[in-house]
Amino acid sequence: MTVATSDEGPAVPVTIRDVARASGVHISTVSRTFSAPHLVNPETRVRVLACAEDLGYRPNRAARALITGRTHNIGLIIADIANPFFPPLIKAAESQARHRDYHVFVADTNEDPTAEEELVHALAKQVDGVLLCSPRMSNSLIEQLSREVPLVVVNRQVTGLPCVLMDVGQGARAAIEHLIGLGHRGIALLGGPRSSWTNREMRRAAATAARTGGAELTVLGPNAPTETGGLAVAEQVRRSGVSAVLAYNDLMAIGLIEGLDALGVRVPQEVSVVGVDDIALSRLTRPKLTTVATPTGAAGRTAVDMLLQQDIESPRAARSPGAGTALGVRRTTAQVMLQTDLVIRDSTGPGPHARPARPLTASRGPDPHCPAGPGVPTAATGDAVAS
Amino acid sequence: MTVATSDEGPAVPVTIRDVARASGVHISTVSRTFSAPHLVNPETRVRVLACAEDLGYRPNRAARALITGRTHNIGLIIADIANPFFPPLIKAAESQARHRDYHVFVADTNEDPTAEEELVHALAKQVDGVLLCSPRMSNSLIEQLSREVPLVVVNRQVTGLPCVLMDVGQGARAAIEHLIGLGHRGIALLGGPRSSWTNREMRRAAATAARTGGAELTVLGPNAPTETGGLAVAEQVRRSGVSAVLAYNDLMAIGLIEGLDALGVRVPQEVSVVGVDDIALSRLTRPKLTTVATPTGAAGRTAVDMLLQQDIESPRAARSPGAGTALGVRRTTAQVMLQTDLVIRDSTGPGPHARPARPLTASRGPDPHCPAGPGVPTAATGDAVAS
DNA sequence: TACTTCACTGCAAACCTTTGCAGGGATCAC
DNA sequence: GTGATCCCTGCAAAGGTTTGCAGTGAAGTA
Repeated sequence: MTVATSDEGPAVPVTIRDVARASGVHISTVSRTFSAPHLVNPETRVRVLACAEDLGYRPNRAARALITGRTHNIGLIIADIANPFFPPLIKAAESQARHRDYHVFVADTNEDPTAEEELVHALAKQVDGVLLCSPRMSNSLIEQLSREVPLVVVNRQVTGLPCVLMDVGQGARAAIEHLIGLGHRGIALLGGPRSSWTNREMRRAAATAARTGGAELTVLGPNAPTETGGLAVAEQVRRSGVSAVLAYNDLMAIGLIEGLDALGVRVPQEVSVVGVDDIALSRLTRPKLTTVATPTGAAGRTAVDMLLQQDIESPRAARSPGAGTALGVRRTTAQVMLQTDLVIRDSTGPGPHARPARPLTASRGPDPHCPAGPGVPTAATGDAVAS
Repeated sequence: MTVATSDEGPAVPVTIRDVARASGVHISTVSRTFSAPHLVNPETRVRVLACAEDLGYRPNRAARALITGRTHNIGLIIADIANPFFPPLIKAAESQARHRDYHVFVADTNEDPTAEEELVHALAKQVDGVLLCSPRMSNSLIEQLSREVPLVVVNRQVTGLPCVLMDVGQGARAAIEHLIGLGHRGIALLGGPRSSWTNREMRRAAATAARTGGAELTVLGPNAPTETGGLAVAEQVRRSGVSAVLAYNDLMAIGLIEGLDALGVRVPQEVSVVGVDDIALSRLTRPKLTTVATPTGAAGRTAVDMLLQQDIESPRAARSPGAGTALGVRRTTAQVMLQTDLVIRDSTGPGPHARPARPLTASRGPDPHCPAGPGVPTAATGDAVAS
């Protein structure tokens, strides 16, 4: 059975040449009509625009990029799109990029370092720069790739590269101090992926805070940064005999609570649990999750700004040998640290060493040991502290 | 303070020409080394490859696309990346695409039809085709855009275009029958976005099923397809006096349960709630959510397959007038309908008209009224039914 | 020896756009 | 009337790659 092509055939690609022919001008005039309208006679301009509109012409961005060296795209490489930590970051980055007339292409790597590298290569020539979010590959590889395409790294510190960091060290410290203040002395840290910078920072800060506060910290992990990862470690947590847990992220915390529940361990009555990220979901579980809020939106916006800032200066400078001072000015490599906030909800409660004089409900309020602001679930401020 | 550029400067772009010069052959030979290796002398080949490796050469995909007409990229336009319904679909599409040597670029539209259109235009020349997931724009606009770039539509029926649909009608019917079987007679349907095809299908099927089963269906909405949307409608649900609710999706169902809880209405004792999608989260809330599982992974894979299939045939055919039969064979526009599954968990229970003879626990098992298979939370099968 | 075949490689056009340069009128001042 | 100025437009090269065509030399055949 043949289907008649009643409507116009599929996609006859209309180029700048077609518009030029239709409007009786040279292609360069058409080009200028779009990229430098002030250089073309108003009458000609309207005619060309009319023809273009009529034919449905749209400039081929790839061809344009070939010659200008700027695609007006930026790439966003994400460790795991299914982790609710990332969507707010993605949305913020997209909105910021859109304001500056850029488009964002997101790619998911499934926490796979090989896929990360491959994607950077694939994106390199199709975007003006790449945001690497929570990368799992090695620092040296990142540095190497940064010679291929401008890079901004999020959630990882790489010397010599622009980075956007969240102060999870401070967050972990606040969480541990909060738990100690509630009377917990045996605390477990549920580690995340081994290659995660965040993981290392948390571990370092938590260890220091525990030592200072006279608590014992048990590190369990590495674990997958998902509900499943948290669920799987529940039995281990119970056996370890701790009364409080700081999890690598909210997803793990939620999985852990679920797992403990299945084992008959009540949260927060028997074990307190703190997460990290303050994903939307953490307000919806029961008990509502106490967590370290990370300024994901601010991180996305900042990262885009940093990328575009370093990008704006001379896209094709590398080609002209004498550009700028002969010494080869290196791009600025600022690193930005964003603040985190402890948000106290219902998954933490008094521990074995709680001071009995203190009424139970008071322990839910802002904790004197906790330097983070009031525990209201405001969006994290994300004040930037340049380093 | 000047920073010395100790390591090699940033990104000297190395082209096919550099490789040709280094290995002493013509650029066309280098090109063939990569795109048609069998045409070049093995000795030459290894020499060229060595030089390319040495210089760090990578073919510029954009330039290649300019001439071959194939970018080996596909675009994925998503209504809301923060909706956990989508990530599994994205991941499945990505994995399927990777197997066929394609890369996927994801873009989020924030449920904004204007952004959708703009993104299709932006992507058109940079990808070989676009997957439109749960689009919010009009059918006619979609048809129009499909002349600019090959399109596959997910979760929307557009005549003349390849579509991947999930049988939410069947799912809604199963859900309503399940509720009626439990003894509910007053049932509310929480509608989603007005422009959603899924929304219309559900409404139609639910109305029929309710009428057939002798129940009264109240439609509330449209609502935002998010937790907030569900939360906001809780009061309205309580006032309406229904004993059961079918929500547009799981997110809304979860928000609703939260909202009812805040009003002191217990689920499922006083009100039963059914969601749609079976997102990972629906297993983690308390009560665990009864829901209509949609085969998101299968949808992503199928959509990629359909796109690549229609794409494979003569990318530049439109340019050569005499290609194939002169009659201009239209692309095949198959529509695929994927099956859904009712998964019974803890958010539904007996209603006011429950038969007392039947023991309470039995109502949790597979329901005789429910044509969907056993209520085990298996991954949806996603058997394709071509229409 | 002369001719065909074959494997390999170079040549140059093509893809679509941007942009420095120069030319062509028209306007203006002198 | 002549020359300078200015606005607009065309010309052509460039960007990195692919690919049909033709050319080269060697091997094989008669």
